[in-house]
Amino acid sequence: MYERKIPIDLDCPLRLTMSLIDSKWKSCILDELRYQAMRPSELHKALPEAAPRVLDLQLKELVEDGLVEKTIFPELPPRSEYSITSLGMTLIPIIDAMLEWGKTNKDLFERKHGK
Amino acid sequence: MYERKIPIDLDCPLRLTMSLIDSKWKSCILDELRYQAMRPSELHKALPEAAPRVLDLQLKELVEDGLVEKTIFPELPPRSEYSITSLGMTLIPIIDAMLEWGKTNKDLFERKHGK
DNA sequence: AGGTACACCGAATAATTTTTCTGTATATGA
DNA sequence: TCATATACAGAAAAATTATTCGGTGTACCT
Repeated sequence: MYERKIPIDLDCPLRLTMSLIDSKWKSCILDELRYQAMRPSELHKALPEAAPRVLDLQLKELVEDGLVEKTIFPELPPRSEYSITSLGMTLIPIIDAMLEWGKTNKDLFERKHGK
Repeated sequence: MYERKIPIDLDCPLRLTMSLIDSKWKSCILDELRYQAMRPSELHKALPEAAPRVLDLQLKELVEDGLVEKTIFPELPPRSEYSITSLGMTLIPIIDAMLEWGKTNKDLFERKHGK
């Protein structure tokens, strides 16, 4: 696990919230899990641009933060499932607002490439 | 200027919105500018943890994205001022929602260090 | 003249995050 | 038996972002 050298001031409510969702795929994951639980492989199909390993790592953090819950079925071959928690659900209005903002303003940023 | 090698899919409204505000200080800057325009030095006093150079760079991107506006006063020594645009203002509800979420749930994350 | 403050910027470095690569183990279907 | 799929994870590499350092030029105050 990576050990931060420059701590983030989590007493700032804005930075706290941001720190939970601002990595590349977390908001997408929450958006996918909002309606149904998904297995890692399903999530990867839903977000093909994200490598399985990446989803794996970000899911683990989401679980640590209590936004997502993991269920392991004691089967072979292994099966597991991730679902959003009630705490995670409370972030959905924020995700929705960002989705809405993006839809409304997409024309303004049609040129932009990577960034 | 840095040239991205892995482009971000800005057709995804969520990722588009995220890409505008998910760098370390942007949401804080927008939050500071929401009520009054500020000079770079004032902004640095308001956000002492952010080095002036960092604010400088992020302000430049915010201006490029049309979320912030820069006014240069033709004086010596130089004076300039940054203010939020009406487009930037439309992000404030999202910032507010994140602030609110952070305040509501700060107890749950009291332990967390950096991350 | 010397110290300070202002805004700004290029470039190097450091920090962090993301991605890729490789390997574990088991079961299923061809 | 061989290829495939499942979930998972360590470690290295690459990509991206943040920070530091040094320098520009002007004016103000002492």
